[in-house]
Amino acid sequence: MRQGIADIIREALISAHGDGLIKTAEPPAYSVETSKKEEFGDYSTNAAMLLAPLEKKGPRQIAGVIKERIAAFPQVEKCEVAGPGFINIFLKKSYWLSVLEDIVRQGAGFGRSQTGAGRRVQVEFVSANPTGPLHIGHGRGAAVGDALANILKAAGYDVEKEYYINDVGRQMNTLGRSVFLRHQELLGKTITFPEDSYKGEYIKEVAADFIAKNGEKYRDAPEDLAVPVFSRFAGEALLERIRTDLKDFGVEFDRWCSEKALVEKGLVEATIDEIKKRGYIYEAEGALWFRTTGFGDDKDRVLTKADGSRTYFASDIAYHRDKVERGFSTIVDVWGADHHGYEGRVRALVKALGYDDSVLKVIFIQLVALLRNGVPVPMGKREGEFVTLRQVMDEVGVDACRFFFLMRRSDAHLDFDLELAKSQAPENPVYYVQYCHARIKSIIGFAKEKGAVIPEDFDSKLLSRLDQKEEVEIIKHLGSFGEVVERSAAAMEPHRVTFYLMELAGLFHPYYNKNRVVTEDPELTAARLLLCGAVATVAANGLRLLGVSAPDKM
RNA sequence: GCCCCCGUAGCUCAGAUGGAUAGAGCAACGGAUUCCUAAUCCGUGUGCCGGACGUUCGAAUCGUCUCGGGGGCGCCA
Repeated sequence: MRQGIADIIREALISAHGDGLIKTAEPPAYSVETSKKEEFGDYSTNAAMLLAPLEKKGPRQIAGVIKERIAAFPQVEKCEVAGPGFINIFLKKSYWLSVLEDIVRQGAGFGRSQTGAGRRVQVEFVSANPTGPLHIGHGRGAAVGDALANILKAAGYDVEKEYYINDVGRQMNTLGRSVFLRHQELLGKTITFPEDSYKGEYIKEVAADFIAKNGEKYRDAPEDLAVPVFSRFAGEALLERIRTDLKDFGVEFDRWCSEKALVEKGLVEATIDEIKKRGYIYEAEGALWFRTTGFGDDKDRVLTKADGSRTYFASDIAYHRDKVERGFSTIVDVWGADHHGYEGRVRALVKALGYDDSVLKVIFIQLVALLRNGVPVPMGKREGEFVTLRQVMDEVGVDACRFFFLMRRSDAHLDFDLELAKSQAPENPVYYVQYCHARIKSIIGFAKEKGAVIPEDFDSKLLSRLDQKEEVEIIKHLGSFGEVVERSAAAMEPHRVTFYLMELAGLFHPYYNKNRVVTEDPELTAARLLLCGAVATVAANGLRLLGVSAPDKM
């Protein structure tokens, strides 16, 4: 829709140049935006203001010339010059009404576009260590990553979702030892639990599982022999829980990438070798360093510690090299905000390998503050009593949970009130949007009962009955859905779709309250049913992108 | 000390590539249901866009500085 306007303006500029009215042959990068106010028309452009310095004429004078050309297009009702030199374009109502036809014809496909042109994008998210259950912060990352993937797909990108499993290293040892000790305790031994072990209740559950499957044969095993066994067992068990939680949360990955597998395939060695070949490796203080400062990082980074073991970053460079070389046009990392210091070094890696680091996009997920009736719910991972995603989704439901996670920009703090998310009060935005869909379905059901004709074609006579201000306003909003999806994809900001839906519901509910859809007038009824059906379709399409259901009944 | 993010109405937040008189929701108060779902709607008002300077025809948006909040900071992940 907006693109069409941009083309009209472009043609107008070129023809004005052809007739010698303006000197500039190549139009400047003018904006086309939906007008903020009704009196400014449907769309506005700043083209004349940008041309003014080039033409050495007043912007309003130039605007006057272009205006005439734009007004000549058949879709255009009228065209005005306003303010400092804006050109405001008013479209004919018939142009807007055609949006309804598009929606009914395209159905679930309405809002999709080809702007991504099939470019391959990889989104890596959650990637929680398999050392415990997913907590609420992972849930936010899951909702954002999954919705982003949906939105990118809708905008025509070829998307792959991936989960990176940190299944080697010290934390896995700690996990193994923690489970081993708990299992000894369950078998009646007195143990002392070291400070740095995992203390959550789930450790005991995994230990009990272990005993159920393996009996008591490790009861008196020496720790250094037992830990690897328990580590592998616990890692697999916890990863399985994570998969289940995510599946129940509505998130499925295309690929699970194991750090251990990367190490075993020798990719870490190979990556270090390559960087070495490029001359960015040096040894100091007994450690092996990567000179990332040459690529904008603030410090050089250790890859191999003095004790010979590798850092986490060593695996990560192998992982990111692998991702970049898999040929994605963009790789997206969705990280917790506490990792933001990490971006510089990964960016440095990408550049050191000779790639443009614009292939990398990092999205940071800020912390979630869990509230209950406005009072903070205590969270302390250290005490082993952090709130899990499972607890929250079981309490408030997946729909409310996902919607709340997507209600804010991901890099902004989020207050998540459990009671609000559960409430059926009007101030709960999840239901506000879902109810919009359910309500329309109910209206259509009622109309069928009454024997009303559900319209199938779009003759102008029918559409001309949609002549109220509110109706046109709704239609315009429906028409902008595709642009919202495109911009949401381009900016990688899923919350824009959430806001769009709240606005849509905010237009529909008042309309419903003011106007009766099913009336004695069959033509008017048909026209309004058509509009309502379109609203329901777009609401459902938007909710689907967020991974939130669109119920027919509530 | 250095780096990153944030600062917009009482609260929680939107704000497009820099555009016109900066917007929602909530909270507060008052109202609406013989009629398609009241999980809804109608009405009542609030801003030094943290501050200063700069770039620009034009700045909440870009730059520098500054104040306040959060986070990160060589061999943790």
